[in-house]
Amino acid sequence: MARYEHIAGELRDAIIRGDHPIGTQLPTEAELASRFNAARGTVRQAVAVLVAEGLVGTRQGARRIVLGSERSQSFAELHSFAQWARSVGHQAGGLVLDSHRRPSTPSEAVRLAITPGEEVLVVVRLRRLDGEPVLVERTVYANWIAPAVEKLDPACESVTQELYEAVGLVFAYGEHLIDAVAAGAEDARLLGVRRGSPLLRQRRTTTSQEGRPVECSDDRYRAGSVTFSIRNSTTANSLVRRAGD
Amino acid sequence: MARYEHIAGELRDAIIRGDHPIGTQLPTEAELASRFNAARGTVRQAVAVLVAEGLVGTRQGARRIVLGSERSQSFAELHSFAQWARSVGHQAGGLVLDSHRRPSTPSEAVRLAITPGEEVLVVVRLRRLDGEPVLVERTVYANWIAPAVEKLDPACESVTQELYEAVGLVFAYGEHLIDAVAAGAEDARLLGVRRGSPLLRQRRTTTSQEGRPVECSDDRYRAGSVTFSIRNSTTANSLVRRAGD
DNA sequence: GAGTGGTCTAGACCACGTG
DNA sequence: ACGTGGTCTAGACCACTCT
Repeated sequence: MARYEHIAGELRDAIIRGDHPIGTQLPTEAELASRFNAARGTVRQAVAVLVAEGLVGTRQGARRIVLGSERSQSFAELHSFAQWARSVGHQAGGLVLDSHRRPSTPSEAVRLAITPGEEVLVVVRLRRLDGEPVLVERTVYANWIAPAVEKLDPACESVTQELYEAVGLVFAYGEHLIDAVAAGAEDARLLGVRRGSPLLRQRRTTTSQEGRPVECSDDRYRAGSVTFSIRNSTTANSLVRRAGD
Repeated sequence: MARYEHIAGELRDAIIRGDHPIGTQLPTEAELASRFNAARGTVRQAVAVLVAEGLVGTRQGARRIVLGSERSQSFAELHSFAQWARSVGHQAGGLVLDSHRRPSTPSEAVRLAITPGEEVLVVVRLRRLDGEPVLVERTVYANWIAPAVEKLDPACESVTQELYEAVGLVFAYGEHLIDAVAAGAEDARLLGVRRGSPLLRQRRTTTSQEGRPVECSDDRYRAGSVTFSIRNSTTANSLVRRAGD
């Protein structure tokens, strides 16, 4: 593990443990540098991690402040329903309801960086959390990964993990659009709610390590089952609000 | 402007302009360093900005890749409805429907870091976008800022800006919980939708520069009016999914 | 093996905040 | 005025990717 990661971990643990309660000041860079016997730059790199996580706030000239004490989750836990469920102590389940190929629509072609009309694989999955149905996933896979997806067990718990083990595919970047929609007839039937009741919708496009788009998906969560949480600041921010489309 | 900010700006403009299309490689650090006549560390700092914005992906040993070309918005545009509206070319409106003081609930006291039962100011606002009602804000202000809030014009367009001009208050950090809920009777009446129809709910707590909580709010957007957008990666991520509460 | 990004150091100077 | 964080430099070495 890199030196700055170790220091960041120590500081994060100390904050979570309550050694630095919310609202108090963190030690100075000079003090941390001598405590960990590292150069100032390394300490700054460590603190930058905590700032990016939203745990610590920073302003030039003033001591750094503790803003929060919850551990934020990793990309993997955001991307993979199963990995997220495991990390919060729940059991994920899944079942493929439909899987077929068809030509891509123009908007899918743009998102997957393929030529319009090129064939794609559409998979509809119902995902459960501790047995309760909470999520309908309608995922569109680019043609080059479709064969690997079709070979997966329909009841496969973690698609992400299986694809990694099967073909070494690593998901690395994601873009997510979040809004609310009314449940359609199929959504309502699958999730056990009334038609027109509120669902939290997450449309996402995921890209491999090499920057190649792999899939785009329309995921709909039953209201009350999942909440997205974002921390941001004047200096670190990855959230955008957009006009309806 | 700092040197690295200038370099980051040049690179961002070049990406947006299409000089570096999505999926292509960025120049190497050495090349950028000589082009901008800066040290490698400074170039790295510049590129780190773009990585945090989700515009560029990076892996050790491989050239950096362009992932996106949309400018991401600032904290101010996330926090302030009026500033966001202006930045996307729309006109924001607002009207205070109710404003009264009452003792804080235990959960409000925790979020605002005050003692339970201490008085707070509750303000209900209806916000419009180009004349259309799109958002009901129910905001709870800590006692120490309440007098300044009560002095504001009820039809005030930007609360954030007015509070800055009146008392120099700067909002700097935010935590946001996003989910979907059904419209209650009051929500439905104000937003002009049916009861039970889907709303996008954003619960937020905002903190001043000094790390002092200022307000917490329950904001409900009419479905279709607003979408939240997040970019994340294995190395930079500020979004968390949480189990329902 | 050559190229490229990731980590770390050591020191200098500047900008801001606080007392 | 002093303490603190922000910026910048220059150079070294390592880890990984690509061909």
